[in-house]
Amino acid sequence: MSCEPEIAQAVRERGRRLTIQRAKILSALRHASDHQSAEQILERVRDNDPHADISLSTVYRTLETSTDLHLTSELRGASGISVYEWNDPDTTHHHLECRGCGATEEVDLSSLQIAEAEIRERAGFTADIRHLAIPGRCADCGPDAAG
Amino acid sequence: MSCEPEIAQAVRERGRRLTIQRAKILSALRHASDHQSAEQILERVRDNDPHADISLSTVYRTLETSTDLHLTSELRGASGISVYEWNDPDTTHHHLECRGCGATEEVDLSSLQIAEAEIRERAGFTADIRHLAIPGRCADCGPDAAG
DNA sequence: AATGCTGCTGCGAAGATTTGCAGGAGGCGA
DNA sequence: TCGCCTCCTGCAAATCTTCGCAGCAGCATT
Repeated sequence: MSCEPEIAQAVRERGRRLTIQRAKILSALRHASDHQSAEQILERVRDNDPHADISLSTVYRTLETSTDLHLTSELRGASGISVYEWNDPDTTHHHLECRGCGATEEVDLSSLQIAEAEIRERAGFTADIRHLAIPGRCADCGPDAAG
Repeated sequence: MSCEPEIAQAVRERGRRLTIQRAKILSALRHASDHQSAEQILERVRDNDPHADISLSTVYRTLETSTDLHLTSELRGASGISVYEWNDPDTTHHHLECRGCGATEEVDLSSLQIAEAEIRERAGFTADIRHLAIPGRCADCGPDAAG
């Protein structure tokens, strides 16, 4: 995989060690087309390399670390299962989660950059609004009565 | 508690049954000054009424239901423990979660209403942006280098 | 290439949340 | 007020995620 040096650099640049486990986990997520659960990522690692024997704990810890490093994003949706995705630095998008049917769709929202500025100004807080899970109801389900 | 009839009405109005458990759980959360974990809510219920014998499952299920009903909000923060709070219909606020020290602060953000409109227009999705958990770094911890 | 510091991993257990099932109770209609 | 239909609850097990600890392995330095 040609992007491994890139991952290696990104990890080391930020003062963390590049271990075999991290390389494989991040590479697997990097090449996934969409968000993946911890278990799915582990499956992918094993598919890529049947010799790989990585524990699920390490997958969780790697994902936590790489999210701190802004390499990946974690989404704790309503489903109860966290999913993770690789961060494309050039693209931000947000996840709309329908409470009716559970479907998710992605959307790019320029107005959230305004919110980042507002937060910095009002609270002195540097917000990282790149991957939000936004609840609501999709067009098919229609707005609900409550609220 | 004078607000119990109000809770009762809110639950029944939305086509759900008002059970003793729901009344006690929602009343406990309603009178809490800030967000509470499921376990904390159960403790409060027991403090209010030592005879109350409610299971933790019921607390979780009640909170899920009341969140669907927009009576409460659930926040799945980075801590790994979900917290819940009563929805004041007149106030919306969002939670800023510092990745450095773990502190959370609340902020009112008018710009997110713009985002709601943008989402409706672009995706036909009715977003419910009332209680978002927004990650970032607080003023004390300062912006980090990565990203 | 060898050494040492310290972060990282695997394992197992603990903690948090969800789920299946059988029985109990809320609220509508008679 | 009585009965019935469902929804709701409690329990226990399953599932998802985190944590503590002892040993291994990056990588900076020699």
